[in-house]
Amino acid sequence: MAAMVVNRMLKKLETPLLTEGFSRIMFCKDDDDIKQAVDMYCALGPSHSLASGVFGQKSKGPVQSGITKFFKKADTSSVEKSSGTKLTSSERKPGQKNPLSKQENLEAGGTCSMEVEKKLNNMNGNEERSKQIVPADINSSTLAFPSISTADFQFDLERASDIIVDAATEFVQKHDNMRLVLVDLSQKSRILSLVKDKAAKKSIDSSRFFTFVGDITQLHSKGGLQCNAIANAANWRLKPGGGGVNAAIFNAAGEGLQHATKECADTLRPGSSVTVPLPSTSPLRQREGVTHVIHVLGPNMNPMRPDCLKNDYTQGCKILHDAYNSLFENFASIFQSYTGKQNDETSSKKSASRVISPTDSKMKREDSHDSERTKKCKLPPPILTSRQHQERKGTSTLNYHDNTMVPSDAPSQAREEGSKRNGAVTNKSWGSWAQALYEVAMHPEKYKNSNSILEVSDELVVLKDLYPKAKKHVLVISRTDGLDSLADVNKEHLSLLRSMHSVGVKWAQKFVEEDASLIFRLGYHSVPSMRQLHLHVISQDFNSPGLKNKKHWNSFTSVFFLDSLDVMEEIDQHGSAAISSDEKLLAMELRCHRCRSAHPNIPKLKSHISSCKSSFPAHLLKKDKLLSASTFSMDCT
DNA sequence: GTTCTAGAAC
DNA sequence: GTTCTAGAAC
Repeated sequence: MAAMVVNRMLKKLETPLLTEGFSRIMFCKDDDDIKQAVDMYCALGPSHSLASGVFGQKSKGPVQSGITKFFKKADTSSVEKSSGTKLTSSERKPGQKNPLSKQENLEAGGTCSMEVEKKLNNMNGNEERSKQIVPADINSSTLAFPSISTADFQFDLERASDIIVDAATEFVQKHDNMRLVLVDLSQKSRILSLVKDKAAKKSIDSSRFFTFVGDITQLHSKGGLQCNAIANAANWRLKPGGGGVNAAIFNAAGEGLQHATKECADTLRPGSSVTVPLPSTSPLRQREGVTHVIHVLGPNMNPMRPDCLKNDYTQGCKILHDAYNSLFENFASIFQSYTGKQNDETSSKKSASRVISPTDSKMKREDSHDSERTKKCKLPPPILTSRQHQERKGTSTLNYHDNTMVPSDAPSQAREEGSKRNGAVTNKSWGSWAQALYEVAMHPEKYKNSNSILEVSDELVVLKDLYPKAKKHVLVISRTDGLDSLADVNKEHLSLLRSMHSVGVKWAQKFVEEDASLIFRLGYHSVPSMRQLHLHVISQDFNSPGLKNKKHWNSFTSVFFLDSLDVMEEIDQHGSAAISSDEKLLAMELRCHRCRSAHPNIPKLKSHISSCKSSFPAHLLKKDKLLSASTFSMDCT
């Protein structure tokens, strides 16, 4: 969020607003101001807080100069070694000793002095976060939940931890393809360590139930933990605010969660829970891949809060147990109703059978742009789940023609239809320039002499990317006619995806054998520009004249790029891939894919990545998402 | 997907 | 004056 705001400040000379989710904004006019602010934040202890509001704004003048100055500083080779306060990660010379360990460096951003960075990390316990080992389990649905009633409601931690472990044990025994993760913000969380110890004593399967330190609203993006649902420690009125997990989740999920919640329930009684599907527009869904929030209310032991049980733990324990049971069962039923329907229904309806939020179907496009967009054949609508894509595809065939006739001021129903047609994946919605891969897939023999075709089988074609974005960049193209992008993929295509993946791995291995310094990632673009499903096999040097702009960069280094392994897992689990198709992703600021430092433009970014030796973000180090010499040598031995 | 180019940023 | 980006055309 902050990065996006900084990006906007750069571009539009706009200052940030409190309404964007910041609790405090400080304007600094010079280096001294900055140092003062940084010192103040560094001196904060866990129990301290600063008044919220806007401080230090003298005038509404442009903010550009300060940022420009920063980037200039970051770019100069004369490194200020004195205090280290202005030493940014992008200033480090390749050979220069990095005082931070690799792990600590993971989150290093160019906009933050290392000293501050380290202190902030210490404060949050972030440095430990990336070291957490998450059991890999590609066949499980995951629920992340906070400890219920132990914060504001002051429930005894010992008793609470017993109840959590009991309820989780019971659940895990009953459901073999679901996992539960207890989440807390702090590394020092007592409830986490209590639960951890008790779970270990009960020898409960630690791949099915474990604890995790992190922000429950950023488990995937910051912690590399993909969860299908998260639980919210809600209040009885199911309203945002109050602080803690409830405020954080409502904030992170955006307004859509309030509306969606209202559709499901008005209030909640202690010991119960309610499942709310997240709208597809929710950042929590787009960024973190969370599809459901389950609100749960536990017993209250705090005399300052409503319905206090006045230390009646007989009653309290029962209610807390009920709360967890209700939460877990609600989680299970999301998954079960889905698989149940999947088995019953015919293939065409399969993907729509997952619970879809009430707001999903009401989703609107920006009104006036629709006819424009249609004329220009711009693709596709900004945010779609693959399910919606398929739904749209299904309805669109009925009235496909004369789509340019929909006037911009037509009733919303007509506009809706117009945009549906527009979202449909048909020949017409792909520009002529977008057909190249389709042609290759349908008639590879025609291109045999071009020397860019590496392999052809009945199922797929392997092609050197015509405009490679890295030293080695090839495409594994499916030859299935009509399978244009990930949005069209369902369970029937799983074996095709596996073939494409293994062929991709094979080529990566071949390239690594030729040049052991190469590291590969395999993945799909959420919303490809070229028709015909294709898997990118791309080396992570990104050293190529073909990589020219922000869109290129972000399409391979943001969550817009979906790892092949994740895609196969999602298809297997849910029958569709969680597509991150927010257009903003491609317009994000330029950040190094390894150390995450920010850079003002493509040339400077390229110069940085040519020498950045930081380790890759934690989520890529898990599984086999990065294929390097060590991956393959391990395979051989 | 790329190319071209106006105009902003430097 | 040169570098760089972003939007339109294809």
